Amino acid sequence: MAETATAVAGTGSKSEQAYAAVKARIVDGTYSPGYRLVLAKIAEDLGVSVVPVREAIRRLEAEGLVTFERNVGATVAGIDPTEYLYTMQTLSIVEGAATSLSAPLMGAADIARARAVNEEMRDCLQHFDPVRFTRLNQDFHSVLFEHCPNPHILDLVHRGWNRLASLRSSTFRFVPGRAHDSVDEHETLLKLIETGADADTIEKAARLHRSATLDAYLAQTKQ
Amino acid sequence: MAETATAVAGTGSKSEQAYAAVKARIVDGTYSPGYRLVLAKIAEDLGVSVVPVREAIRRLEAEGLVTFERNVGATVAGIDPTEYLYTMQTLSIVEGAATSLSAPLMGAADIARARAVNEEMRDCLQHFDPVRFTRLNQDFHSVLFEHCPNPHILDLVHRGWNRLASLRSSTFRFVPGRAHDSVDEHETLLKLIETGADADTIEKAARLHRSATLDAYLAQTKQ
DNA sequence: GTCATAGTCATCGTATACGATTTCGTACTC
DNA sequence: GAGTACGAAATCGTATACGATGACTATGAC
Repeated sequence: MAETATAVAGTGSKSEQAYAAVKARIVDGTYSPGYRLVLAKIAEDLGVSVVPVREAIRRLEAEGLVTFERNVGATVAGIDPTEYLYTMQTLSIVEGAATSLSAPLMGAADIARARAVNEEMRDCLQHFDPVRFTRLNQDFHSVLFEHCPNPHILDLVHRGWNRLASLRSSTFRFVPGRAHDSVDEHETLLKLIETGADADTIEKAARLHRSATLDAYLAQTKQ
Repeated sequence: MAETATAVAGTGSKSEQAYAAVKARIVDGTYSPGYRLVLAKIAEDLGVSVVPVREAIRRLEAEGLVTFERNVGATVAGIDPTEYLYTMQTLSIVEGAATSLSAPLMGAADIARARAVNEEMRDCLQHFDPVRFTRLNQDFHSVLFEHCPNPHILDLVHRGWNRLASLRSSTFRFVPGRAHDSVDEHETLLKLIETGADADTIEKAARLHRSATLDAYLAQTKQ
């Protein structure tokens, strides 16, 4: 019963465990947006007292994954369309920067790996599986920005992705047509990196890639 | 004795009070970088128990204002030169974005206000006071980015400034020569906004303005 | 029938208490 | 005299307990 909790327990600090466990459940969708996070319940599930859970929730709040209201409680942060827009815009900026900073540090092996992932995505277009596609999409971009030498920026990128992760299948479920373009843009981006394009060009391309996804979503919902 | 704490007490939640109080003391320099934040001591100063203080520290940790080590304690986050570099670079990116997004929403009154602040800075160049100059500098940039319609980006900008605030007098104390150029760049930036330059141009200008400050600092320390 | 009010329940907020861990000082040995 | 081991003090980590707050429900008056 408490197995799932035990599985995460490595760190030692219960506060840390609680943080990891709750975050995992939010990201993997067990706790979907709007879900009411009752401290005592979570504490019981994890086999700890409420104090470490409170701290964990507080940290998640600071990251924007949960919202908190005094004397009322915490809920998993929603996917309010406006919020989605803000998050995507922010991510386009920080991810663009991370990718351009990361690019010159990428080796041939990294590019090959990214390309392999992208080809997998292309295959995936046939019998389209939004969830798998989204996971591959994240893998692809991870390869691109993970070498970013500035840990602050990298952290911001991760936070942005986590925010979006609560959407489970992301935009591609709503705008399947976008997936095809996305794969092509990935290849373009890889070519730019490969040929050592200047930082500004890469940054713009990465930023536009994400903006295009956002635009596709907006066009879809507006009609 | 507990007057300072009481003065902040408006919010109601002790956790919130503790957060505000500690943050204020870090930003205003009472707790300087490296200062050891002992939970029990802070709790006593504020007239609360340690639990709310822990939560406050946790939030400050998530914001990067304090560092925390398990079973050891919290210290005010340092100004390690590397960290300074990362923070400035990150800020150049998010502040550039915030400024460019904010620009089209600024009215003539806002621009006039910014220009007034900048003229004050120019006056300040005579009998140079780094602390005052830095405060004016923040005021100036606040006017520029405060209209940013994306709250996430705005939040990131604020966090960046808070990080730097622990340096009290900022770069200008170390590189006084930079102050003069800075004022000129401010005027250039205002002209761009006034004439409705496109977003990309404004973003680049704002970003470069900050990068130049960073470069001046690096040149100074390297020699 | 609807609105206001009182009372109860669920949940949060904080204090206190105690066990766990680290750090530092001291004494002992080689 | 230097290094190591032991022990005490300081501090953190977590559990438990209780008071406070907000949401919900039922009852009564108009």
